[in-house]
Amino acid sequence: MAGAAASRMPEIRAAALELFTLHGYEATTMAAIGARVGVRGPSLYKHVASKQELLAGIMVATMDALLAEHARATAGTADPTERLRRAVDAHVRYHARNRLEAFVGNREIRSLVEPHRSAVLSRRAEYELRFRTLVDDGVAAGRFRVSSARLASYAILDLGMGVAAWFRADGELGENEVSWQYTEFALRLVGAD
Amino acid sequence: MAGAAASRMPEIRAAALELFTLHGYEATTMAAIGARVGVRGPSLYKHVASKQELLAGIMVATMDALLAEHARATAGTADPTERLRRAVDAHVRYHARNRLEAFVGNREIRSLVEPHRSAVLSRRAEYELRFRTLVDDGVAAGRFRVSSARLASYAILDLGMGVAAWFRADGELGENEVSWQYTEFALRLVGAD
DNA sequence: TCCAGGAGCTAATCATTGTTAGCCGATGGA
DNA sequence: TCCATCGGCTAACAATGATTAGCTCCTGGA
Repeated sequence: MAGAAASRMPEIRAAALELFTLHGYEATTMAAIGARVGVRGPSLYKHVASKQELLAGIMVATMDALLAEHARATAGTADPTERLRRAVDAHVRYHARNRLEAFVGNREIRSLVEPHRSAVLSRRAEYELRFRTLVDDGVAAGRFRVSSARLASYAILDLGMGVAAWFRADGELGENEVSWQYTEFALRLVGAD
Repeated sequence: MAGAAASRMPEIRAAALELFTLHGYEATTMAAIGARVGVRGPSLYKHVASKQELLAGIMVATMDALLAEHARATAGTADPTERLRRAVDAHVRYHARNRLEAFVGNREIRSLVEPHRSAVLSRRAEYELRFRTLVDDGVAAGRFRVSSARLASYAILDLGMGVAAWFRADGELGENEVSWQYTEFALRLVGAD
């Protein structure tokens, strides 16, 4: 039954993700994760190598997805303002749609052991660098006005993390409004024309 | 020796703060905190009621300090732009100067048990409300242009948290530069004139 | 000089947890 | 029909770690 086995993993991962978000990695027990999928703690080891692998799998996949979204979003145009707009839109939407992943991805780096830790950190650095480059390009083209592209990119990234922290799909602000507003914030922030 | 006893507490609190920041509350052991002040784990109980009290003390004090800074900063003027500028300046500087406190204050809420949790959350809500009010006032006075004061205040608060996450006193960007830049970011973000 | 209390230590308690071992029922292909 | 494998279960292991108990040493005031 390779099919059934495969169908159990997403369920387990989702359960772990929710609990990691709610209580943190350290405070989440394998028994609790098992309970969410109707199974005892030890039974999880039929599907997962360890609790750490579970976390690592979630985090690495999250960063890869984020990088992929970014690439897709910025692929279509060369205009600095439009590129930044699309990148921020993708950034915010990802953090709104996948708030648990993004939340855990940001907060649990310290719970990761090597080599997963480095794997995630290097992807994060790459992601930040891409935003910084977008800002730099805009400045070079005379379209943005910022003193420090680094600070601006940090600020934009932090906005996304904020979204992951408070966004709720059933909240009064929908994904579109938030994305629109935050994109506007980011463009204002870099002094886009 | 009440004097000597009192002098040990700040040391212990500082050690706990560093470790909570580095590894998180759950992953920090009383033995590790003790080691930082040259003492065995159990000896800490001569000074502290529990690990939880240690965390609660740090977090409540942090929020109170932040609220006090905010009040001091905004006390001097009635001009919306200037009030927001000063509030953001205080916000950013606090997060830069007390990055460990701010970092732990933001991230370890889930490790707090009642009634400390509510105590911290209500202070946080109060702090956010003050920023939202500043934005609302500016909009009402026709000085700011934002669609959602709530989103704007969230964004501004998130910027501060970001600072606490990456700021380093010995980094290439000093407190003044960061404060200046971020204040600018915030004013641009709300569309200040 | 004497003693109370402060502050540290080790040993012990008690609970929790990740993980492994070994067992068992269902199931689906041969 | 029969058996291998999947996937679950309980029991057991081995750490770990917060907290308590009880002892000891030092110090400063009387």
